[in-house]
Amino acid sequence: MARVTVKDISTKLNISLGTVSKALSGKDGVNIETRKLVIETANTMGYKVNKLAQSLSRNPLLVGVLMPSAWPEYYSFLEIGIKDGFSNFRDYNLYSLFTYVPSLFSRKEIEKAEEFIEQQNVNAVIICPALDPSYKQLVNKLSKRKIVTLLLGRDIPDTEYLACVRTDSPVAGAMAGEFLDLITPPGGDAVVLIGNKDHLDHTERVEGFARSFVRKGHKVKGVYETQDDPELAHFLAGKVIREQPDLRAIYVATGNSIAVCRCIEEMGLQGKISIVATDIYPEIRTYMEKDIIQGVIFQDQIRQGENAVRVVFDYLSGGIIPSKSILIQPQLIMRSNLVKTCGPYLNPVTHKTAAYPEKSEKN
Amino acid sequence: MARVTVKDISTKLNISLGTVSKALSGKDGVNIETRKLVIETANTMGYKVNKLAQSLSRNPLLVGVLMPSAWPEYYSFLEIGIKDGFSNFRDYNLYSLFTYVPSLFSRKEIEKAEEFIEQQNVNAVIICPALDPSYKQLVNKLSKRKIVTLLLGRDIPDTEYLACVRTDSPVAGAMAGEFLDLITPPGGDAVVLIGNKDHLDHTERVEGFARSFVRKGHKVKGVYETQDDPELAHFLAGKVIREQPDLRAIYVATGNSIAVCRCIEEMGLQGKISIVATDIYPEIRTYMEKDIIQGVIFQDQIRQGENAVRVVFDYLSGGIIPSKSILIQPQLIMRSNLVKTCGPYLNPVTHKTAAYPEKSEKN
DNA sequence: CTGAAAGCGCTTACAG
DNA sequence: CTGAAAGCGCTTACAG
Repeated sequence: MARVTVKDISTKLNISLGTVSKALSGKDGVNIETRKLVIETANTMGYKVNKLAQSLSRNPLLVGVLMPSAWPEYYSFLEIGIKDGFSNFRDYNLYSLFTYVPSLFSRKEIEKAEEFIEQQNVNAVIICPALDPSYKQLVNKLSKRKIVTLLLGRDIPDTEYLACVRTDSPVAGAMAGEFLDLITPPGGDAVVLIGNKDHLDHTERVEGFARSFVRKGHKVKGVYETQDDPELAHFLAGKVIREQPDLRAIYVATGNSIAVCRCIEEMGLQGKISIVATDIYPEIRTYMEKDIIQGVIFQDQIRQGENAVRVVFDYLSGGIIPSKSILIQPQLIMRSNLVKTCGPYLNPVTHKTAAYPEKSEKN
Repeated sequence: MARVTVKDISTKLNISLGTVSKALSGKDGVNIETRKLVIETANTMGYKVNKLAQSLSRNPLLVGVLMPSAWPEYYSFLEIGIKDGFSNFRDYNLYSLFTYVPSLFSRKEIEKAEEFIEQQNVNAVIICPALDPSYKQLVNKLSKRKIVTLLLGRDIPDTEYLACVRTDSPVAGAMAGEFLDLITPPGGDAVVLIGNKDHLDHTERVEGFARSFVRKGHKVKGVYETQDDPELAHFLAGKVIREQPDLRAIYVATGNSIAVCRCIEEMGLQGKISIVATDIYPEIRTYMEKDIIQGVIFQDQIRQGENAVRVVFDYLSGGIIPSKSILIQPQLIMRSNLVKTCGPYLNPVTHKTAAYPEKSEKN
């Protein structure tokens, strides 16, 4: 009935509470033999630490967060997720310190933010990298200084970090491919629009797509880079449609789906060409209702953010080492589940630009 | 920086800690004026109770769970979810007491279980009702005795309870309809197989389906009851296929999809008739790979169970009154996301029949 | 290296 | 109705 506590262990072993605690939590100042004995006894007695009591008594934990304040259609949902994550741990003596980088490409700003983080003596940092290469340098620097780092939303290959939380992009691509394969009549072709061919996330999507868009003589007729530029996306969509008479499907694997939809609408092709988009924006709803978008690959940024905080907390407070790659499974959204499943993402983003470089916050 | 505590309130108001606590938590033995003052001050000071400290100090909470041990393909996942839910609250001084009813239709057993629950002096009960009408009587009795009740998995109309956690079945039906509508060629018809026409969940699915399976001249050619009997489902599938030459789609809105798939396979109709199934079983994987099932409406029972525990806990510990109907959004599963999204459901169920009528458990 | 004590923020018998 | 004290299960300076 009663649960095993440090006290039980300490009386059984005739050792003080404090020593048992230190032995169990890996703090030093404990004889190696004593420690071994304590740990062994704890195991045989079935001891499990009470995280509540632990959080209540230990010193506060501080986690820094670094993210762009630009492109709020994407990042603000990661931000909401992170904040939700921290508020899940509101009572756990866990504090956060947000730092925003105004632009997606601004080396100087990132460096300033970095300095700031280092001054604050944080226990860990959550970083939402943009494409700029200075993020790679940042992570390298942090890892050199032994600052625990978690990447959120995007991976940075060849760097050292605790873990990266992001979408399972091969699955995302494969879902798009399988779905478009099913709804496209025999002989119809597809193209893929991605942001940048050099980026892991994007190429994984393309490969996943190519693998599953294969039946009924379907072919992938090209992969085009939009550079995440809506005008370019609009232009490219028009171009491929004009040049490829058998085009029946477009997979927009990046955030430019709205521009592509506008193009389809302007050309009066709704119902002739199917679109699978990525990520939810308020306009998605309209285009689904107009039957221009048939499906959306939803990669719940809020959930990703919550997970990131959980992983960092578990590591910091319990020493739990996560898998280096934590892949959040995407969902296929259609008209019938859009509103109920993606509610928060359908409201227009009203982003109050955060004070730079610091926004201290506590839970 | 520092968070507001009961102590802050008590010193500010020159009242003892205990009184502040009692005033805030609604316990009696506090002058109405004092209470008002305390609550008001707490609000203006921005006080939020620390649930950790609260859980650590209050008396334990005991929640009874009543569920069938039959049909483990379904109920065992609710059970896992509930157990996961309790383990999420492992440190919160929350205990569970499981009671299993061996059969899905056994009035006597349910009554025995009920007696047992009442003896135990639980703070609340989670019930996973089967179809038998005695569950309705049970809920009525519990509500008369003011025992907090939460329904999980299935609703029981016209009864009193705290909340019901279940699938959003209109959305489930609509997703099936929209998906089959998209992948079925013009002129193809569909039928729906459900368990029982009298049950809310099932009729909601049918209506949702009918609303969205409407384009390209598609028609719903019938709704048939399988009585959740695989042999009947197999028989009915064969019958409708033979009788309806234009049948191209079947929505199996209940748990008998495997029997239907077998029928399709035996008749050599894979690729000619599309199937959307409900719920994940290990065999689903094979039939997806054989291209007999194109989609599955996944109604994550584990998540439902976790939610149920959370809702009960929030009510018991924080007085948070939930929405009466907590609808979990289903997901559309295809081949490409089956394994990663539904992993636990693909392992064969090895159900150790629980001791009856009690299995006391603590966290 | 080890122990005794204080403290985290709350609740709960118990006494007044 | 109100207060003082003990206690939930831990950790952490501090003293020895």
